[in-house]
Amino acid sequence: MSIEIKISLNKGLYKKDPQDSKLGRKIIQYSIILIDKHGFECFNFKKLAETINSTEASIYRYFENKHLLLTFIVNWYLEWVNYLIKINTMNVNDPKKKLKIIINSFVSASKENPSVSYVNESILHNIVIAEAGKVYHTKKVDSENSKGFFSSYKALATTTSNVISEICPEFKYPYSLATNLFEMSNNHIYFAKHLPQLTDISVQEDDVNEVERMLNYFSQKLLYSS
Amino acid sequence: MSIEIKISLNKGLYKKDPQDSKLGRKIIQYSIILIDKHGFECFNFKKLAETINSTEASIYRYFENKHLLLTFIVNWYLEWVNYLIKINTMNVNDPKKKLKIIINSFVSASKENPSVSYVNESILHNIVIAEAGKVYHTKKVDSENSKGFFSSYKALATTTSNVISEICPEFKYPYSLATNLFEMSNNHIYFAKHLPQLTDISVQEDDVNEVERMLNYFSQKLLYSS
DNA sequence: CATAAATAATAGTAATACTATCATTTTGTT
DNA sequence: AACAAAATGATAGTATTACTATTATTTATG
Repeated sequence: MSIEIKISLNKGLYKKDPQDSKLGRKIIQYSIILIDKHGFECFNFKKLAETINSTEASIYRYFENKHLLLTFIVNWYLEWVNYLIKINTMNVNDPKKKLKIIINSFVSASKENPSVSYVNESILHNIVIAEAGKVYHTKKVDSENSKGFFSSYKALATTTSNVISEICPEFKYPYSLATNLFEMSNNHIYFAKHLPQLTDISVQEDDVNEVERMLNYFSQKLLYSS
Repeated sequence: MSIEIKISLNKGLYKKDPQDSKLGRKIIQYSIILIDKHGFECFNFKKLAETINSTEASIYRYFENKHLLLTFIVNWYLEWVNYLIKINTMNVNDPKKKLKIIINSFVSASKENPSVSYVNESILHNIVIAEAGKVYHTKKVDSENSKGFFSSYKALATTTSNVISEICPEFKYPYSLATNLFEMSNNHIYFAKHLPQLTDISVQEDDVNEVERMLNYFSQKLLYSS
């Protein structure tokens, strides 16, 4: 027996919700694997179709193009992290503890439950680390924003920023710090793996402990020192 | 009479140094304009060739592909910022003042001299803000890193990190803070323009003062409070 | 078991990212 | 000014990508 969560996402992201059919779930499952393996630029619907023994035309019935597919899975991840944060902070009163839980979710939500059978959250986290910026660094950002394609990121920023303001109501930059913690988490995990001269931390065998410590240190210094 | 600086960049980035010929400089000049105008994804050598009344083949004699051209111009920008920082901090002794100069260069170097005739530094800054992440978020990052394609970013990080360590020798994350200040500068200028719900600051008519204040506040809190 | 819905198979188009070849122009040298 | 060498332009061509359209087949549902 297993419980499956279904994450509901902006309907403009897909032509047909991939979570509702077997083929759709296969598309999600293997697009995650292929994007991680070859990188977003080299990923295309033809390769994906071959991998899942389907056709390009069938995949195009779910997603208009690969950019919207990426947007979909990144949003899926963000909704999932936001959901985990909600559950894990539900009975916690101390906002400082809440922020620690949030930071822990940023660096390693993918090691937690509950998992969704067709999504490898750990691989998806790697995609978020390496490719998520491409979702909103596009000339269509304004029109996509107006369609609500980035609402999951905003939700996560709001959740985090509320906790920050609970800790320190007079802190002037709660949203900036929220997004910065998330971006910094992704950047420094990436830097540690690929551009180690750009960071002080190191990540050994997916142990992101040092990143977590750094983010806790930064937020503590900014929010509750002196 | 005018003084032209020539920035020397890693030779693997180009097949023929575009700074050394009229056509090469036109390629740089108009690639900056076109990438800013249409975004990197929609930019291609055919459009560029048409714009400068040349041919695709001729552009391919300078750059292997558009990704290396982007890498070239982003590195050019980073070298130029690093050069400005060096000049502007040369006779400054107080490391806190130096860091302020660095932060000011991150947010608005493009408003300063000296300018290079064929490079619009202000537009180039917009490209760095919107597209620079794509330079190293690719599957080729490790092989390109080993060829030294990211040395300009490293140089900037080192310059900044040295000043940070001067201010606070026991601070554990000088490189992380250095790169974070740079990334944060770009991110929040971008957010302010396109995704305002992700930041607390606003940018009116290219006035990046609020971003600068935020970065100064963050670094001050991290490095010299209590 | 009939019918609709979903998917597969196939084909085709326009654009992109190149490479190759040869003609012409520009540049530097004597 | 004459000439060679280098740079650029003109043209053509290929493989891949990002789609769209049409029809056939399979699968799900009442």
